[in-house]
Amino acid sequence: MPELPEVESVRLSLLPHLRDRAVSAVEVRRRSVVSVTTPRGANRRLGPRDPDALLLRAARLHAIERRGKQLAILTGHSAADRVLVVQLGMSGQLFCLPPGAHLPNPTHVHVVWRLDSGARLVFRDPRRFGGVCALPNPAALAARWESLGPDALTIDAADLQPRLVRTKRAIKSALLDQQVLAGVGNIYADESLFRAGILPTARASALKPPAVERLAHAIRDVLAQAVAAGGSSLSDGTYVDANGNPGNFQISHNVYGRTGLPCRACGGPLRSMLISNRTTVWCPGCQRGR
DNA sequence: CTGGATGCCTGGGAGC
DNA sequence: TGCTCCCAGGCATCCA
Repeated sequence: MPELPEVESVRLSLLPHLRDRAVSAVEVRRRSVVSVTTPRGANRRLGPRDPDALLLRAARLHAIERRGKQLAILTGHSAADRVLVVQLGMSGQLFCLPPGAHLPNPTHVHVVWRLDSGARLVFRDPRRFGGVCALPNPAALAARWESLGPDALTIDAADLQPRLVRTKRAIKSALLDQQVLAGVGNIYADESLFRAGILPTARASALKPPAVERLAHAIRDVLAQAVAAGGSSLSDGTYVDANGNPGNFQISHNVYGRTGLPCRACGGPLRSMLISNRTTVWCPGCQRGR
């Protein structure tokens, strides 16, 4: 399940394939996964008559940026340069096929971009929680990303504290809220709280400054280590980078997916509960309120 | 306004 | 073995 480290791994592995390449053709196999943001900021589904240019046909790819779990493919910085936002959702994959290679798993492939290098960029998403959004220009991207919280990879206590003070929710719920902090999902929320020694049920607004400091540090650390490991690939096998390679941070998980197993720190059994309908795993011995 | 619940969607695993 | 059921979860949307 792509969270920030997986999305960043996709971005880094995609970059050499896309940089300065032009898009020669676009094939949309399932329009329902593609939305279009109008210059006025309204959103609609891609229509059958919409030109391929919305999905960057004939454009030259310039850069790939990331905020939280969202990727943006930029075609330049001028006010007329289109942008494509890709959200991987639960099971989304964005990968590159070398020239002449056949599509290894054609089911659930929704969009294919042919590049002037002969390579193809593929968006595949079995569960369809992800999608592609065509934006008219960089300003529309800025507007879209304005609603996201700061990127979790570089979060510090000074940014995090005022955002937590505002909400009485459980800290676990607050961490999953992309408007509070962008990039953390269920795996890295649990891993971060474990590292910081904070109970997932603790009220966000009740965390004392030292706890917020530990938490910000834990989030940055765990995300950076996960990026370095190429992300987490689970047994469902959906997460791979742009070259089709899985990550290996899952072997370093301390709590996620380890309900009932002994804590790697204190040896006590890990427990799980539902918070905001998300399975939450924690160590009663190592994690305390505040 | 806040925050909880729900639905979307498929594949994989458990249980029978 | 094959069938059914349940679960995974990001995010939009609805509701109290």
